This record gives sequence, C-alpha cells and structure tokens, in this order.
Amino acid sequence: MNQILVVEDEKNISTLICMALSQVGYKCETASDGEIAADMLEKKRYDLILLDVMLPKIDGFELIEYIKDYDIPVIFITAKSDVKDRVKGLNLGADDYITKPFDVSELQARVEAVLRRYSKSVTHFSFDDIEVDTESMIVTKSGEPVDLTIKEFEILLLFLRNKNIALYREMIYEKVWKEPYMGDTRTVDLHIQRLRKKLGIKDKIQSVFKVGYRFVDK
Amino acid sequence: MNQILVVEDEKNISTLICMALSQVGYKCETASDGEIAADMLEKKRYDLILLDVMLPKIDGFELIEYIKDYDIPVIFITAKSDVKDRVKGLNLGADDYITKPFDVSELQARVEAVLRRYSKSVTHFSFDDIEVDTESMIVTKSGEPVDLTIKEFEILLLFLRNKNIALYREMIYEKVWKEPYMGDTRTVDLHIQRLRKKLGIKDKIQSVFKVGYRFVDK
DNA sequence: CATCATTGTATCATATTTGTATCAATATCT
DNA sequence: AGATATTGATACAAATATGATACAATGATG
Repeated sequence: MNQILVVEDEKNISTLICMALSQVGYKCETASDGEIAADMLEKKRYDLILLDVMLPKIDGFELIEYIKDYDIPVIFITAKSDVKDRVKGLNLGADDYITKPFDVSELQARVEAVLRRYSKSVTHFSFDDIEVDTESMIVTKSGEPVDLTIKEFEILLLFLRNKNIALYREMIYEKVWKEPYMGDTRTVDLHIQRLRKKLGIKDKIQSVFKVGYRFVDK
Repeated sequence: MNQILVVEDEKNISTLICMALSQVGYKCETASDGEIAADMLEKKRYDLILLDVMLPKIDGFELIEYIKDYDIPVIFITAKSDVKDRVKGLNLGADDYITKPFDVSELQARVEAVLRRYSKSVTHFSFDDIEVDTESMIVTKSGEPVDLTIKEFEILLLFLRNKNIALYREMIYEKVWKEPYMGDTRTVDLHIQRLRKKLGIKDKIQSVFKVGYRFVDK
C-alpha cells in the first residue's frame, strides 16, 4: 500500500486530496508547511509527494531540492495560470504537475501514472555467477536457486542499486525495514552475514568500519 | 496488461490519452516523434500504437510503413477535416483512426475494439498435463475435466498470464476479487491451496514467504 | 424452500523468518 | 603491543507465516 505525503497549507484542499487518494487505495498524510514536511520525510518513508509550490516558510521549490536526496517522486501543484512555475518545477526534477483547481479523477490518474512509471525499474541483475530477477524474486548462483528471505532479498537489491557506495547501517535499515532506525542493533549486520553466506560472497559485500557496508563490483 | 505506445508531439494531448488509457487498465508510454517511436519499438513489444500523423522528423505515414514489420495494430490520429489523410492511413494498413478533438470514451472504446479484433489475447494455455481453455472455461488434467470454481479459475488465469512473477497477496486479491484488500485474511491462501490440490501441482505454484505466490513454468 | 456448491473464518500444526544474546575474531588508535 | 571498539559467527528463542482441516455463512439452483 502506497504512502503519500501531501504538502499543502490549505486545509480544505489537503482534505480533498486525501479523500480522493484514499478512495483509490492510497494512504495519505499531510504537512501544512515545508518544515513539517521535511521532518516527516526524515522519520518515515513515502512513496510519493504531492507538493503545493506556494507554501509558508520553506517554499515548494526549495523542498523539491531537499527531497532529491530521498529519491521519491514528486507531483507538484500550481495555479492554472502559472506556466513559469510549472516549467521551473519540472526542471527541478519533479515528475509531474497538476494545476489548481483540479479534477479529482485527474489527480488519481496522475498519481497512479507516476507511481507506475517510477516502479518500472530494472528487473534483472547479474554479477559473478549470480543472477537476480526482481520480478520472480528468484536468485540463482551458478544456476542453482538460492533461498533468500525478503529482508535479505531487499538488502541485496539495495546493494545492486547502489554499487560501490558505502551505505550507512541507518540507511540500510530505513530503506529495507521502512521504519526509523532506533540506535544500534546488530540486526542489519546479521542479515548481511546471512546474505554473504548464502551467496558465498565475503569480499563483495565489504564492511566499512563504523559506517556500514559497501557492495563492490568491477 | 496491454502495453500501448502513443506517438504524439503535443505533450498535453499525449498526457490526456495516457490518462484515458490507464483509467481503463492499459499501460501507456509516449514518444514525442517518429524516431523515438522507432527506437522504442526496437526495444520493447507493444500491443497497440496510437499514432498522430502530423509528427516532426519521420511523419506518421512513414512510421506506419515501418511498423508493418512488427505486426502491431495501429490507430492513427488526424485532424477532423483531413479526409485525405484518413484514407491514406487506412490504405497503408492502419486498423482504425480517430479525429482530433476526440472524446475520451470514444478513444477508450476504439482501443478496446481494435485490441479485441486483433485479439492477441491467448485463449488456451497448457502446462504439464493440464489444459486450460478460457473461452469454454474448461480445465482438464490428463484429459479428465477438473472442476474449478470461478475464483480458482481466475486465480489460475492470473498465474498463467503472469508466469514466473512473484504476485503479492494484495495484488492477487484485488485482481480476482476486484475490491481493495483490507489487511490480512487467509482467503487467498485457502484458494491457492484448493487450486494446488485440485490440479495436483504443489511445486508449480510456489509460496513466496511474506509476499504471496509465484507460478513457475519452464 | 430445500439442497448443494462455493466461499470465507477459525483453529491447530508446522515451517520459516527474524532478532537477541553471547563469545570469538578483527580492526583502530594510542 | 595492548586496550577498546566494532564486526563475525553461532545458537537459540520469539514472532510470524503458511498448510491443513473442519465448519459456518453465503448464495445459487432446482
């Protein structure tokens, strides 16, 4: 179930949006200004952000810049007249826009389209003698299937999508567990160990002292 | 799920088309000119092409010629006034046309009609010693009919149309029951169990722990 | 209205995953 | 090198998921 964050200072509009989204099966939370939105983004993982460009405190464009780090698609909301803003938003990396006043079904359609587009990513990876198919969720090593649990599978995927980058434990935890990382546990470590063992790759997933882990390739 | 390629240089029109199509369950991608379209066709298989005849670079009619090799149905889009173009398009082998400005529901209807006519939709499946005919809704195992209930039959069909893909419970439920999946029930599991039992396939429908099920073939 | 097939809930048994605890090994720093 | 912190390895317990079975509710059919 997709989590959507609506950043909008006009209460009646945000309510309308949330109703429209929940109708088609999305979970929806609202932030009334950019600061609150930034806080919420730090605490929780969202699948999509609907963002009014006219906001108090931090404005929408600044927030888009900020969101970039999170790799979350953004649909922004502008006034119908404001062509300038629309272009600006798209240039800043937003995925789509919608103009006020908007039609409810149009909103729903755009949200679905963006989410679909976004999730349409690479489905197949391979390295060494290992093949990873994200659609079937099957992983094989020299042709033989390897039984990974979902957590292990998702960690592997995270590595494959972030090769040669040192990933912080905290980051790994939050991406895979989809909940905030509370202090230090050994949970991530343990899963990495199991992953290394099952795939027979000790050297490919390196531990980065005091930081986390790094998947090296090539 | 049918993949449709929309070749249209006017962004607002292609967006409108995509929304209209996604509304009725099609996946939609756009190309802003003929060259891009040709590239996309080389990379991926589409079930239908919606083609504006007025295009920059390669024009629509040239593109129809090119598409011929791929055996994909084409609906082309022309201005209302242009009778000449319509005739030309149909002569070149297009399957239907639609005139601008068009009505959304007309578009949807024509797309469906063409796809039905073309009917890439497979009506017969077989695997192991099992035969599935979707038109008569008859399933046989080594020649002997197997009594499946509608739900079981639809789940089987879903699997056959999504071989080797891990399907989430939620997805299975929503596709078959056509209503939103509220939290966890064991309903899907139970039906899968019955299906496995009736067809005598434990290993072909694998459970993917914490995710759902996967039909493996080949 | 009675019967039957279908569908979904409840329950129990089993299997799998996940996380904590513990100790051993290794890296970092002075 | 030695102290300390960090990570690896192992075992185990708790939580969670699925399979199997029985049965109740629902809806279709004659």
